[in-house]
Amino acid sequence: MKLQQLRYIWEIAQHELNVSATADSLYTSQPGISKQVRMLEAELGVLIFARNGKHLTEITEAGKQIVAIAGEILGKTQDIRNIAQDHKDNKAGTIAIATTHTQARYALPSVVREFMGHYPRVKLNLHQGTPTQIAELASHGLVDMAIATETVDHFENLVLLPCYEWNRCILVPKGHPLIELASISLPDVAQYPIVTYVFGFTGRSQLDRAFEKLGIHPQVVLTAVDADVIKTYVRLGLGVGIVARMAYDPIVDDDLVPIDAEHLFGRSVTKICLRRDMFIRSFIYDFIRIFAPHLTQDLISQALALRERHEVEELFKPITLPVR
Amino acid sequence: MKLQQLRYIWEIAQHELNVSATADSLYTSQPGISKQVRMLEAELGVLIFARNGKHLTEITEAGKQIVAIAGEILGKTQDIRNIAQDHKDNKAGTIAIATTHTQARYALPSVVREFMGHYPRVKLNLHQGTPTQIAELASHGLVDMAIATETVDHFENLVLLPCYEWNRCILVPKGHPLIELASISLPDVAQYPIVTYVFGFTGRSQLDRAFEKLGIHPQVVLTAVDADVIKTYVRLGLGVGIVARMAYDPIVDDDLVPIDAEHLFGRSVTKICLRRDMFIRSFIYDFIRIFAPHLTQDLISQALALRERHEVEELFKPITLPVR
DNA sequence: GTTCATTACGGATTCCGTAAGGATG
DNA sequence: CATCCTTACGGAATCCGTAATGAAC
Repeated sequence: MKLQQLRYIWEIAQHELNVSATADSLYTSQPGISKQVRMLEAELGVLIFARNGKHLTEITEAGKQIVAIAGEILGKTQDIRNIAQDHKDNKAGTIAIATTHTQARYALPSVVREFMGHYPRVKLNLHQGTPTQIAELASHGLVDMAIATETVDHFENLVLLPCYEWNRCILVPKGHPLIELASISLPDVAQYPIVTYVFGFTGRSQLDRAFEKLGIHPQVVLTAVDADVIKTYVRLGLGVGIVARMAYDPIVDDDLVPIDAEHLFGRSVTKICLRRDMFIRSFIYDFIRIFAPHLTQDLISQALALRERHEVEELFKPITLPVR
Repeated sequence: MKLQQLRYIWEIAQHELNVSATADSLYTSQPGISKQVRMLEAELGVLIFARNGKHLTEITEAGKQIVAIAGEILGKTQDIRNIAQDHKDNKAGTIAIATTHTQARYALPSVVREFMGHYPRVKLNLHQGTPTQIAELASHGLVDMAIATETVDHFENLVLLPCYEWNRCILVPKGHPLIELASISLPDVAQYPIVTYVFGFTGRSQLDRAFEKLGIHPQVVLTAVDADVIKTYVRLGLGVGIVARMAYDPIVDDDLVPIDAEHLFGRSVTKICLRRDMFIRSFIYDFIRIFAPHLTQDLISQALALRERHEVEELFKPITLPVR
């Protein structure tokens, strides 16, 4: 058994059992991979992949278990490399973050700027994706952390660290009738067509629940992944926008009027998702501290040591989160 | 980074940093190991072992963390082999058990006999040692399970499964004054010299606590690792023996008289210690089931999934253990 | 003087790429 | 016929054991 063989079967499983594509992605030859896989199967005495003639069709029962453990092993080899680099030079390396548009566009820029000032020799990789995609990236160890608002409960090996609470606001063009109201209510909002996030993004589900609770079914005429698109169509008069408050910029967006909506939808919580058992380099602790100052190294270590999610929630109960 | 390099640094750490001894134990040459270690260090860019001239003196800070992860990786490679063999032939393989004299001599023989009847092609390795030694073996993945009575709380990665409760008895030669008493008490026992287990063995600490509670300091004139030695010296009239009840054999020991002592010392619990995260082959589940029928595969899986020891204890609270 | 790790070197093995072969859809 | 995996083969790199070197206790 060799680490490379484990790498190969893992990558094949990640490439829909296409060995040629796997070879391309690993910059090596396809026969080389094929051979190593067969040698591993011969050594273990079981088939990892089921074949139909010369095509890999599916992963065998044993293969599923073996590939899963191979993934854990590969993650740990990366941990070893990270430990070594951290001892060699804890000011250099790579930090890979997966996040959604809202975080990348509005929450992270100032954090990234400060971080890069402290660590000019750390390379930052930022991956944008859907909440499910970024949780998968974190879960598989392809990024160091995910930052998201929507719940990612399906991934058992991720620990969720609450970072800050945020509010929504209603965005309307200047002169819109909603601005005149002394106090805005959900039925008021629902009178107008709505422009907001796609389901699954930036706390959209919490927004739906608020309407659902009152039995109101607003007319959502446009959904987008990011607030910039939403604002564009609010400007066109397509409807009333509902976005995260941090997405409103008083200078750039001075042709729009924000109306606070905390009392309508409640606050949402943005969280950092860390893979349990991963080795966390010192500058990653620092990045988290810049993003959420209450997340000290001690607190994170404690949270990672806990097995049950509700225990993590207990741990954070006494902590007051900043509000944006 | 290669698996063999990880194997080497792990084994060196297990052999007091003696590379020559490590080479012998791995049936390979010492320069080969030395070279691979240096190559790994070169690749990672950190020293794993600190050297004084040409002697390895200690493990560096980075080395400690790296060796620990190397151990986890090696354990997982063994899991892969076990998975493969289990799918190939779940009636053949190896089962390695570490245990103490009392279990090996009195509790396990009947279990082993039945197990070997079911699985004639499974090779059984039984390692005897002190409770600490056997817990270490299990913790490091060198055996599949440890069976012990004394607590092994220091090993965080072991899960303790209670198997059965057992009582002690007082062993005296025929005609001893203690036999005449209608009801025996601790002060009665303490009037005579005591022959019992060495500290750390077979529930010895629980025995000490019982005396301590009453402020009695019995005169322990001989301590032994096993009941056979204890019985020998009781026969010689050296003192009164206190042993596990299962160590008394009515036929072989018909020159001795057992006096039940449950009311004096309470019951002790024998436990199976399993490494969390290990892959458990089907015949190992069967072995455990023969030893402790209430430990079903489901129950064991549940226990292994729990992180906190007190949660495991909660899980077993409703279960009535057999008494021996 | 013994123990011990490192360096040097040669033989055997392993690895990996290119090229050809054969099966699938 | 295009895609895809397997086999075959040759060159390069790696691994491993023996022998020699030198430092530590």
